[in-house]
Amino acid sequence: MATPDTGAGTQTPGKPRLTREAVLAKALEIVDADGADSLTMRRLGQELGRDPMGLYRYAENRAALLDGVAELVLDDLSLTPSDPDWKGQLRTLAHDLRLLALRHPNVVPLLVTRPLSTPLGLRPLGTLRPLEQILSLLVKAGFRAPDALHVYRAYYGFLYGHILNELQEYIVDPDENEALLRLGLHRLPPKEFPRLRSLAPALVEYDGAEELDQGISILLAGLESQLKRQQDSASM
Amino acid sequence: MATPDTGAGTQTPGKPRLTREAVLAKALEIVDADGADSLTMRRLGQELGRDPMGLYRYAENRAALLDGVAELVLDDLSLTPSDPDWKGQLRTLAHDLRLLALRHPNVVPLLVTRPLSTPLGLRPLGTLRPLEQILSLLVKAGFRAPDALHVYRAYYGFLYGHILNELQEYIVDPDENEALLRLGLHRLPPKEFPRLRSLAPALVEYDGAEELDQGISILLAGLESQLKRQQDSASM
DNA sequence: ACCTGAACACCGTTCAAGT
DNA sequence: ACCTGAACACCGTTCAAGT
Repeated sequence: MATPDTGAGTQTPGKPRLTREAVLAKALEIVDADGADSLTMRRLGQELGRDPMGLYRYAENRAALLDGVAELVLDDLSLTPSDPDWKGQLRTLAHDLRLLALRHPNVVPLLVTRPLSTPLGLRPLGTLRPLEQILSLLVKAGFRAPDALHVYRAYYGFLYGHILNELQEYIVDPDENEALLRLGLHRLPPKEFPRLRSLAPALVEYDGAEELDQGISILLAGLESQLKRQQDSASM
Repeated sequence: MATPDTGAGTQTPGKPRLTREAVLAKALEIVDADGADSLTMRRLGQELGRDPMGLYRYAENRAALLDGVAELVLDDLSLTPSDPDWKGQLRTLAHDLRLLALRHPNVVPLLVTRPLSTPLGLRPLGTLRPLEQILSLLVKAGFRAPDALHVYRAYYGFLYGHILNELQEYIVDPDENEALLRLGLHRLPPKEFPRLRSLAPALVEYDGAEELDQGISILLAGLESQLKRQQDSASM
């Protein structure tokens, strides 16, 4: 026949065919362990027990691999756009994303940086899904579509800003945290940095979840009053 | 004598001694032109007409060079902590930082990412100066020091979030913008991305300055009511 | 003491050579 | 048609050799 053996039997034992999922999962493992810079084609190939060149079957290049890792992590996020309690949804989504960032701190730079080099329309679908869902949630809550976009921007901007802030103050070992911080702040010239130096205790007691929650509250209050104004003016 | 010629005459013509400032200025030039990945020791050395190894006199390593570039850009920022109109100061600082980001889009990933790998106390002084000044501004405005820290976080988080948002939607060539956007959005599966697809026109009309200003207004309103509550409860 | 550049241990990616 | 790996054109950084 014209169709030859499809090759099911030609695989070397111990080398089941790779999948894109398996490749990305291992890539995420490397990023989590050693940071995005450590994710090289050669190392990924080695940890998968394959020729590094074979990876080009699963990602066009290294940049696409990094995008894939970001997408994989965002897949853990979910919200229910049909929930009428839109503020509650936004609040829990914020906390979900925060926890995800704390679980994968080395991925955050990818989340924040990769989209800067890809026009919105060309991003991986996985990274656009939260945007679509939030828009859907807001439209169902009564926002007109263009306003939903503004709200999304304010919300997501605030959320990512908070996460970056928190990770910047976060130090891996909590025991070392206080000592290291004092040490570092002590280095600052007292005349030039009086406030910052005196805030060492407050910096140590940082509670990210609480801080995020308060910020979200401020934002939601502002947004709700905006929604009310909009509905009032529409019903006149 | 024991002190020999200090070497002022030994320089090859056309090779005046480099300064850290000159090195960083050229580094910024490269980042602005081609992105942070293109800033290599070898290329920087070549564009300065020097042996790349000589650069290690001005920066400990490549990472320190990137920190230096971030610091250099932030030096353009200034605010007057003594101004009693703290809300006005925060608002103009926000716009200043936004314009700076639009002028140096390739530096933004550095601004956002580099601090993640350095504990707060160990950052370059230049990147801590805005923090100190904002704290000073807020304390003079009546916030207690620990609250000033919370306000700073909310403010700076929101600001950076906005800038990241705006740059993600920003496309270099405005003429190409609309076409490219439509093209990109058209690629999305209609059933899965109905809202996003329908928002193409709104996405094209994005006005970053206006969006930032509204966000700041929401935030400042929330913050001022917080300040009021605090002062009321203190005077009881 | 300072400067220079060879050398080392890596990179991503292309592409010719095998099967 | 697929897979493999040699080869190319780069990296950052160390350190020995020069002055």
